[in-house]
Amino acid sequence: MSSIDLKKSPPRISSTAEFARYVGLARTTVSRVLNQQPGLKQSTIDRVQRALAETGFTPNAHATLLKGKGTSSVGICLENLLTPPILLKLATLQQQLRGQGYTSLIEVYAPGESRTIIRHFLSMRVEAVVFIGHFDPAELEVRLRELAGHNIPHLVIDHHGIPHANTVTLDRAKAMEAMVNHLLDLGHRTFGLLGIPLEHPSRLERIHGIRAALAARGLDLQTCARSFDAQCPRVHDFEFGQALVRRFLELKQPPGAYLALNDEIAIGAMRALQDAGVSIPGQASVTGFNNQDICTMMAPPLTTVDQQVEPTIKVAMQVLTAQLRNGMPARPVLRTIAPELVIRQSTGRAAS
Amino acid sequence: MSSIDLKKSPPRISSTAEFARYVGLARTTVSRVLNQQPGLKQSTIDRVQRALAETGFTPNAHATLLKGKGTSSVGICLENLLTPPILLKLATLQQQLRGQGYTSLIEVYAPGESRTIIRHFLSMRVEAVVFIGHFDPAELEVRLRELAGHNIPHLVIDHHGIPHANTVTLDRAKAMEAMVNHLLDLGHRTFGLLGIPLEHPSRLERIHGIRAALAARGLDLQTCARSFDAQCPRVHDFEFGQALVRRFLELKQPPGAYLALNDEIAIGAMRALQDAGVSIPGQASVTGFNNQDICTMMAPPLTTVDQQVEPTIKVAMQVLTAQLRNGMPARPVLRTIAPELVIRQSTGRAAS
DNA sequence: ACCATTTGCGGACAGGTGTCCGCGTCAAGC
DNA sequence: GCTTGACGCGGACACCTGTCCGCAAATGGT
Repeated sequence: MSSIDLKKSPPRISSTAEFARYVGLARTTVSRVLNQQPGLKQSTIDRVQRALAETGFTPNAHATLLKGKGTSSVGICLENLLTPPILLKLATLQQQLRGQGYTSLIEVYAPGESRTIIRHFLSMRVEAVVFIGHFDPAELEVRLRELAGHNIPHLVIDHHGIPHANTVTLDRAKAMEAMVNHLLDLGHRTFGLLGIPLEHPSRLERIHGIRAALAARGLDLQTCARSFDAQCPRVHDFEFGQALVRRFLELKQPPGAYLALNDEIAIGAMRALQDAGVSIPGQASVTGFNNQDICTMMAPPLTTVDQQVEPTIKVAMQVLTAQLRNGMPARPVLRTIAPELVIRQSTGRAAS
Repeated sequence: MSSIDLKKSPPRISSTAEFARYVGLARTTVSRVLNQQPGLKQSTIDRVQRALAETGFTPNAHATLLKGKGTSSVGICLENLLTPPILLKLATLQQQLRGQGYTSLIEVYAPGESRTIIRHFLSMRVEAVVFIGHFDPAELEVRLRELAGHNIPHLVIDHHGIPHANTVTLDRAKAMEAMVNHLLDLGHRTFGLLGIPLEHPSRLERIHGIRAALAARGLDLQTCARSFDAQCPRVHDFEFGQALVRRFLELKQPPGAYLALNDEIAIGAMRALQDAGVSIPGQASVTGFNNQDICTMMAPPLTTVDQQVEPTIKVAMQVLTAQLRNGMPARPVLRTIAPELVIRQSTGRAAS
C-alpha cells in the first residue's frame, strides 16, 4: 500500500539528464526518443513514453529554442479596445497558427508600451509579428521599421493605410460605398456621420467610399454630409453615439440617415433618436459596422456591414505563411477583403 | 552621402558576442553594461547605449531565462467564449503583471487542447498559471492536479466550485439572492430561469442563492421557479434567450420574472417578450448578469449584476503574488468578491 | 617617473538541449 | 563458437547569456 503512495509522488524532474536517470537510459537515447529519431527498439520507446506519462516531464523549451535555428513563434499585438470581432480574429488566428506548429505570443497594447512589446518580441526571437486592430499610425510605422531592420516579417490586420505595411483588411471604402448606395436608393440625400470625421486621416478610407458613391450620382460630400466628431469626447462608444445624435438633433434640419463607425455607436445613436421620439426607420435611418451578434436583437434590427472574419483570417494566414517561408516580401503586400452588406430594418425610405 | 546610407543599414546582430565586436568591447563588459553592474566608466556605458540604439540589439531571452533561476512568466488560459468582461480582465491582469516584471503567456482555450496548452506552459517553465472563465470541470481538475504535481501555483478566476482549486470569483450565490430579494420585494412569486438549470452542477451556486432568498420568505424553489434549459440548444446566447422565452410563453401562466444567466440571454429574452407583445416591466420583469455596457442601451435598460472587474483583478493579483513569493499554499485559497446589484428599468412591480 | 587605483579583457563555467560519432554490448544467424 | 548486425552508451560540441576571477592596461595623482 505504501509503495503505491510512494509511486504516486514521482520526483520533480527538470532536465533530460535527470529524466534519463529516472528511466535508466542514457540522456542521448532519451533525446532521440523525444525527437522521434529512427533506430530505436520499440520496447525502449515504450519505456520512455511510460515514464513520460508517469512524471509529466517536459523538456525545457528555452533550451530547445536556443539550440534550434528557428523559434516557430509569432508575436501578436492586440489593439487596446477589445471588441468581440477582434477577439474572434485573435482566437481563430492562434488556433490556426497552433495547427501549423507555431506558438503565439500575445500582448495587449497599452498606450506608450508598444516599444516594450516589440522589444519583448525581438528578445523572444519571434519569426513574425501580427498587429490586429487600429493603432497610432506614427507609432506603428516606427515599430514596423524597427522590425524591418531586423528582417522580421510583419502583418497588419484591419488597419489600412500604413505606408510600406503588409496589410490584410476589409475594404472599408467599398463597404461605405455600398452602404451609401443603399441609402441613396432609399431616397436619402442628407447624412450624419457618427465617429467618422470628414478630414481625419485615420478615417479617410471611409470618406473616400462615401464620396465615391455620392459623386456617382452627382452629389457632393460637403453639402450632403456632416460630422460633429470633434465636439464630443469619445470614451465609451455607446455614449459617444448618443451624444453625437443629440448634437445633430439640435440642427434645424437633422439628417435623414446616420452612418456610424461601428455597431456600438450606431446602437447609441438609435437609443438617442428613439428617446427623442424619432422613429426608426420611419423618420431616420441608422447603419452600423461590424455585424456583431447584438445587431439582430435591436428594435429595429440594425443594418450593418459584416466583418468577414473567416475570410480575413484565412487570407492573413496565407500571407503569413508565405512570409514565414520566404522572408519579407520585396514589395509590401496589400490584400483587401470584400465586405458584405447586411440589410435589416434600421434603414428605410427617406421621409418626404 | 553614401556613408550615411551605409550607416543606415547596421548589420544584423544576434548575439552579445557579435554585438560586443561591433562596439569594440569585450563580451563580458557589454554584459555588465546591459545588466547595470557597477564599476564601469560612464563613457563606455554611453558607448554601449549608443550602439544599442543604433542596432536595436536585444539579448536572446531564451538564453537569459535558461540561465536565470526563474522565468518571471505566468501562463494565462482563456475561456473559449470571449466576452467583453473576460477580455477586460485579461487586459488588466496582463498590464498589472507587466508592471511587476512578469511576462504573460496567453492561450485561448479550444476544446480538447487544454493538455497541449498546459504542456506548453510547463515547457516554458512558467511560475504560475491563471485560468480565466468557465471550463469543463473534470478537464480543469486534471490540469490542476498536473500543475500541482509540478509544484506550480494556479489561480482560477470566475469558475467557482472546482475542488482544491485556488479561486477568485464573484459571489454568484449572494448576487442571485439579492436579485431574487429585489424581485420578491416587487411582489413577484413566479420565476423563469434562463440558462440556469435546476440541477446541473455548474450552476448550483446560483440555485443556492435563489433557494436561500425564497426560503427566507417561506417559499419553495420547485413551486416558484422553472427552467427549460434542457429543451433548447445553446449556441449563441442571444438566440438561446429568445428560444427559452418562447418556450415559457407556451405555458398557461408564464412567470412574472425572468432570471437570466448573463446579459446576452436576458437581452434575447427581452426581444422575444417584446416581440410577443409582453411589455417590460409592466407585464414581465427581466434580469441579466455581468453589467455589460450594452445594458444601458436597451429599452428598457437592463437590471443586472455588476462583475466588479477591478476588485476581482486586484484580489487576483494579491493571491497570485503571494503564491509567486511563497509557492503553493498548503490549503486552497478561496476569495469571493461581493457583487453589486444594478437596478434599472427592466424590473418592476408584479402585475396583479 | 613612479605607484596606486580604476577599468576593461578574456578565460572559464553553468544552464538544458540536440546531434554527431566512436565504441561497447548483446542477441541472432550460420 | 564466430561473425554480423542492431542498439544503447557516453563523450563532445554548439547554442547564448550571466557571472566570477585573475590579469593587464590605462588612468590619475604626486
